Amino acid sequence: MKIDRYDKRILAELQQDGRVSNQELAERIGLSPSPCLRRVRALEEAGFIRGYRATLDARQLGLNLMVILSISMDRHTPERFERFDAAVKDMPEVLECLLITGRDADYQLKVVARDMEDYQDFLLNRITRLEGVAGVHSSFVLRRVLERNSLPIT
Amino acid sequence: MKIDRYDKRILAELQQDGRVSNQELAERIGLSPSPCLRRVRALEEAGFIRGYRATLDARQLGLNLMVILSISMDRHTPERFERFDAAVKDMPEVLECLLITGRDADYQLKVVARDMEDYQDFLLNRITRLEGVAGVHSSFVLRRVLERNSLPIT
DNA sequence: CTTGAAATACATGCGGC
DNA sequence: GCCGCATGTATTTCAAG
Repeated sequence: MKIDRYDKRILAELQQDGRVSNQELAERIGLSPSPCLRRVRALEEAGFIRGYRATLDARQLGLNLMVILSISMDRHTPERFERFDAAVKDMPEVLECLLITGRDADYQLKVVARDMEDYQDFLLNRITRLEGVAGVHSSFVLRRVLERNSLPIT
Repeated sequence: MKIDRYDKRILAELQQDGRVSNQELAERIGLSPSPCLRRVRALEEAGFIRGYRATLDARQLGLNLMVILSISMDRHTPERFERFDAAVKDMPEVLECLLITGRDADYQLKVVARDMEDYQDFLLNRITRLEGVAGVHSSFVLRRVLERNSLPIT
């Protein structure tokens, strides 16, 4: 599917304000409400828009710790990875799990915790007990310099 | 500010569907519309809700590459960090920039690119030319095992 | 794509509990 | 504090140009 400059502006606007009304969105991009809504629906249908969500504040929720957890696996068999994947999906503290290239790690997880005690508990009782986990390394987030909520639209 | 179980349910619902109407939200959490809207406004005001956004699909936008870029700085002076911070904020390809603990890296950036050529250009012409950048290491994302869009609400 | 109109759904405020 | 209703507004949706 091909998108034009109007679609791009729609995506850019919705990325910044997901609750904007169709009327105002149309006004901002310079179109009347009808075609604007049609485009939005088409973009949703085509999968450009994956969903709409409220962004919450981790601090306010008492999640004071954010950790980048690197994990290396002992044996690289498909079953090991599948079981690991399934396990982390059941852990709400894990915000993101990426399978990455690199000699020192296979997985990189972004984890939140209330405090060091909770994180220690999570690491020792839930992660290191998973089958196949050979090594772990925790990098603590000192500061979130930039957290862009939007993708570049070219 | 203290939140009760209704507020938590509101946050959980809005995290999953940021465009839900107040009426339906009220129905889902088991409250009537009036107090529900009052709570939503209060949660926004108190900073629990940081905003509402559409989540877009990187693949559909032609961003086929995601890279975890680790950067170490040569001198750890405040000015260096400030200038670096400002520089990455002007780079739309950088989705996230974290200052982290660890001996091998100071910053960790999450970057998207259309392809390897674009990434190479970004890395060589924009990152390594920044003042203070001593070393870089790119880890390519093979697969996004989990990308949770929601924080755990306890 | 635009305009305009009709029907629907919505947010919001108020009195009562 | 919550509920339910009333009211005015915003929104979607459709048809015609």
